[in-house]
Amino acid sequence: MASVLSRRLGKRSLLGARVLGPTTSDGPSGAAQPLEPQVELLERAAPQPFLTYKDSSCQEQPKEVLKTPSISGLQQVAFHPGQKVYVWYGGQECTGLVEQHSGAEDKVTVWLLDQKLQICCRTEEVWLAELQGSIPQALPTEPGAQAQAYRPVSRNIDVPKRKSDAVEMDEMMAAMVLTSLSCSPIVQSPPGAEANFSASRVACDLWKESGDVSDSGSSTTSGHWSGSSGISTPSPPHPQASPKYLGDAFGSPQTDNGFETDPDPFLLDEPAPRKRKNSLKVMYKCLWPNCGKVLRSTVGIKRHVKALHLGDTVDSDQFKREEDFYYTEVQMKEESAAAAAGTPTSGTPAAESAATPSMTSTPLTILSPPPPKAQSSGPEHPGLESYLPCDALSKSAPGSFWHIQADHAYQALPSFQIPVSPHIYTSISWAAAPSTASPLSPVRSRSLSFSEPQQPPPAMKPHLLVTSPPRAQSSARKARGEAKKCRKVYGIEHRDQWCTACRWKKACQRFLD
DNA sequence: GCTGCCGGGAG
DNA sequence: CTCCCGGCAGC
Repeated sequence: MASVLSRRLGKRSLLGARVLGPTTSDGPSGAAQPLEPQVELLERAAPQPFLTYKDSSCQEQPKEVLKTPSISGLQQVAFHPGQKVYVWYGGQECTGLVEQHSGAEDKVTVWLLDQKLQICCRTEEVWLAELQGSIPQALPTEPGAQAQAYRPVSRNIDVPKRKSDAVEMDEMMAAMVLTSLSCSPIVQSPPGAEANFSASRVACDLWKESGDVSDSGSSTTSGHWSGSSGISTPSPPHPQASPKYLGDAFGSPQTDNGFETDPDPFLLDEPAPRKRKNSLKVMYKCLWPNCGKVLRSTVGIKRHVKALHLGDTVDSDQFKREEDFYYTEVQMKEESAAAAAGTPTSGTPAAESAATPSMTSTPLTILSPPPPKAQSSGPEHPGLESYLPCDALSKSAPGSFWHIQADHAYQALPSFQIPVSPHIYTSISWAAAPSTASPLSPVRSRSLSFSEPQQPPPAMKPHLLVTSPPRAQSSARKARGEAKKCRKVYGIEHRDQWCTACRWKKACQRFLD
């Protein structure tokens, strides 16, 4: 008993440990991972909290946050009167001329051309116009509109000062935050869900890996995980939550087709969402040869690809995913986008045009939100392969697992280990014993049973023997069971392995007839 | 004789 | 209750 308990506890704790362990380090697939370092970075790189900008004479903080880092060194040195610079003022980036640069106070007086104003700000809040070009992703070619496009975004996000070595983390972080904050409405819910799902997936993977599954009880972990653990327990991970999203999110990473790798595009995309806020509109361009159709929504573009190029094969798994690879995210100015929207086609409500992307055309598809329920297929899609089996596992394996445990609860079985699929075991033992050995050779069956001692799953009836229903015997005595009983299985020598009933000469509880 | 297990007794 | 065992009956 105690041993059983301890075994159980052991399993549980072990499982918990495994689930938890990777959770923190591995994180919900990249969600947590960047977070931790991020915090560090924040503390290290920005010793002064972001709030401190309040005491700044001007209110141009955000940009500083974004820009300064990479070039602060440069610009801190040189601000000459008359120099053209950009500052963040009144919610937008403004062009201005340097009036005066007080190196001692680290202040720069700037004459704003647009506002006809003179303002004073800290040097790191001002950046040289020439430098704009040198800042790859963040810097708009056209200061005005595009700067606006992303600055407001950055405003909402605490993007820490960048250190060269921190760029990766930053981008990851920023990408994630941005995904959740801005972008198309469809994308908005997912991030949370995604985190959860990936989390659950991790959990599942872990389970798979360990070949063991805990019962729901063990799944009480931290808040973040509780959701996923809820999911990952017997019940399937709510596929309906956002099926397609799942498909996309999980699908890509594990594609072995060598298509796209999820995380990378995600990172690469980072700069894009930042700028997209106002004047830039994200469109999706069909990459199919000679097509170049541009649609406004992923749904649209997917539908387009599917319908026109892939042939709408009733969202077969394959196509369902392929379509993702036939379009790309494109950013264009609002106006052109709007103009483009004027020419709808092929039933898609979205806009279509050969609009000229004014900005980046991200090489890979962005993590695109699933088209609404329409595609019921979401859940069954490839991306879900991973968690489906996992789910299956969590359902079947644990089920039998506990079942067995329950039935063996009263026994002390030294090396109690349930293989991933007890059924294999059991079917073997069941098949072997009754069919091969003559029922009268206890020795043989015994040795056999010892090789794989405790596996006969109680609930499983021996399929080889069909017992005719016992005719009502004179006495109510139960017809003799045909199945193996503990005594037969374990032998008298190992009576301690019998089920209690057997030990007490009662009807066997383990091998029910 | 071996086995499964009912019925009953002891603690 | 749990644990044990006498004893019956099927094989």
